[in-house]
Amino acid sequence: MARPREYIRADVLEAATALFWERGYEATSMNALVEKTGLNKQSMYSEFVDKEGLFLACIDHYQDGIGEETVRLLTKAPIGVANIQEFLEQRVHYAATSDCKGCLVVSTASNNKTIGPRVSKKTESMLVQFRGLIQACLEAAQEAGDLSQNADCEALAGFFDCHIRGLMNIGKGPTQLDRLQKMNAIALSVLST
Amino acid sequence: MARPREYIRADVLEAATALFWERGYEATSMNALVEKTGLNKQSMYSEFVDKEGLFLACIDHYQDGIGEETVRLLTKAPIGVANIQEFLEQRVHYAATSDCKGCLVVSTASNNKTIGPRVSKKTESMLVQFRGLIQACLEAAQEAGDLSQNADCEALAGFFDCHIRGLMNIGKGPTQLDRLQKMNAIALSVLST
DNA sequence: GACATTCCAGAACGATCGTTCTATAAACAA
DNA sequence: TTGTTTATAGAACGATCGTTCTGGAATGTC
Repeated sequence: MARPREYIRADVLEAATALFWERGYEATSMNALVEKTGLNKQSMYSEFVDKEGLFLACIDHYQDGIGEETVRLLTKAPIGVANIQEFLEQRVHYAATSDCKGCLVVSTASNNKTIGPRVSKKTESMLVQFRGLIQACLEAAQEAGDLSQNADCEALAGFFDCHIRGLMNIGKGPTQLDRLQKMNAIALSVLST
Repeated sequence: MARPREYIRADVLEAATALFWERGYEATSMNALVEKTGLNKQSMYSEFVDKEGLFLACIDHYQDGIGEETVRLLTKAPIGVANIQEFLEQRVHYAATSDCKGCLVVSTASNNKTIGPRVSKKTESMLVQFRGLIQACLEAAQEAGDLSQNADCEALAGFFDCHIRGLMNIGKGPTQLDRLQKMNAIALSVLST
């Protein structure tokens, strides 16, 4: 056999993801990634092929971490309005963080002109899946009688998707927690009419 | 005197803005800008100092164009809910365009890690001003009795700001007009409770 | 210990980045 | 016409981009 690798893939991805997340795809250089991850340049390329390959792996890593936590929140039985409420509350606390980096998937998807089709296809499908989770919560709430029978769950899911993207955008700039919480309350008020 | 310039500043800014708008600050090269604008490289630098100077000028140009149109919509007397309604409707039609580029100011503000402080300061103040316009409409509506007296106009303005940023984000990806219009209707429903 | 294999460190690749320099062309003042 | 000034055209700058190559160092099998 041969010399065993000295790095752990997950650690490398964690560091690389943080950098991409903070600066975006274009503004993050391979040199910076090499320095931050501590991984050798050659090893980087043999593991991830190229920069886009590394980025794709980072998005998957992000999905496995933050993404899975989101899924957990939105699928915690019994699903309903409370799941959305809790998720919004969590997102708002994150957005109020002083150095909030927004959502990697949302930011990446909105740069669809500078990223490759493989990346945009992946992020787009992740966002569709996310909207599906919200919709499932709303439909369950409707089933349980917590939401009006003639509510359009698909449209409402789109509305909350939009709201959360807006939150992630605002979170990147200066903002205050209480302002965001009020916005959340207003958004949630559309469910109780 | 000396040789008169062969270019028109507004035309140059129009072309440069379009490029920045489409690709973002980082991904837009000076070479591409020179080619697109047709302006000489030397003239470019003597007019705008550097890339950031050009970008700042482009944001001002954007403000003078799209920005002023927004101001016009949101200040058309008598101001009230109808102004917001009309603006949302216009934004949604734009977002449904197949090659929608989103909002230059919103996109730029959300890249505050890769852009200089002068840029982020400018975009941030533009967004604050925008939120103020919305708030003024809401307060006027409240004055006119079209909105509940105990409605929090500041929070509502923040909510609509968030909604619109979300729309601009969604617009960059694949979407459909009727979906967006339903989301608008839901957002506007918070005013009639 | 010798060999094979894989990893790591860093130099080096051409291309492109933002920016500057040189040289020429054009227009007005005298 | 001559001189001055400024715009234009494009070569060229060092730095950095993503990527590849070279040269050893380290670990397994035999």
